[in-house]
Amino acid sequence: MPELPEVETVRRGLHRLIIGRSVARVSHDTPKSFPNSPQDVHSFVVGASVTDVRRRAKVLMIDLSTLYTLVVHLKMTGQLVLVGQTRFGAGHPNDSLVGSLPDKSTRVTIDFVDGSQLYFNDQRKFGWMKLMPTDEVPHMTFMKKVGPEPLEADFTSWQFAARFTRRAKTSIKAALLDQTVIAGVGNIYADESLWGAHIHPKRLVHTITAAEFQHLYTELRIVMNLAIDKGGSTNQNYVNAEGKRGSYMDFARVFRREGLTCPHCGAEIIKFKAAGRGTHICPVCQVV
DNA sequence: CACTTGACCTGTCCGC
DNA sequence: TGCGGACAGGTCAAGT
Repeated sequence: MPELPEVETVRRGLHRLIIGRSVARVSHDTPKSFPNSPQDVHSFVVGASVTDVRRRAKVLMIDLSTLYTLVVHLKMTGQLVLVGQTRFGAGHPNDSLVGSLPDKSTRVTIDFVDGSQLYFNDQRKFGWMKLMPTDEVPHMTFMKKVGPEPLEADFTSWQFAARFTRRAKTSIKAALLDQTVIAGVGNIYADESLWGAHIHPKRLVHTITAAEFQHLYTELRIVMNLAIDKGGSTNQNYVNAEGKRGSYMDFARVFRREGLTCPHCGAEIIKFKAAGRGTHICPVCQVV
């Protein structure tokens, strides 16, 4: 569920909260969630301080002063939550979605010297946190294959359309979800942007016109920028670095709104399966 | 190579 | 109340 806007929201929170903090101790459970050896953790994490928090696509990178990086993918149910002096510093306590930590979903706990803790929680264990030298991160298979960042200032609608030519015979929704085409798009913002561009998700890529690609490019950027502004979408259990919900779902036009009316034409929103995912459209505004 | 499907997990919800 | 099954969705391996 965490897509580009949610991961970016976590990045901004962590960037504000943990840079400069020094690691006192690390504990973790399964190799699946954290595959590195205790020796590596002791050598390159304990005693290190956080120097930067970066994002590429849906992947977070916590850079350490040892020139090692904790690379994190939240997949569907991952959370990175800091508990410490600043946790209740802002916002309303009712915004919080997490109880006391650690809990049964906690996979990794990083204790900082100042007494705060960073928890990596992941109910379904699809996510992971990996330690590797910072200069090796760009050489990960994922990093080499992933497409361009859709919100970068120099990313044009021409480049956007050109990325899809390789996937001419698949559906536009499957292509949007393909991380090697465009980085960071997931199920929520695929549905929202396709609604905004009046494109049916099952349309084949080669039938999409240049004007429609232009429209989709614009809608995708509008929707993702709005979602970042709203702190992301909390559909199930996404929370930011302070354990708080995002509010984009209050602004969603079709996602998870089956049976409600289309904000554009008033028709009833329907749900079906496309590209293997639950898919929401207005059957009047979006036709095959 | 392009494309689709199933596997990875756990919790929740729905019908019986 | 319990119980089985569908569903949630990001990515990769394995299939056609």
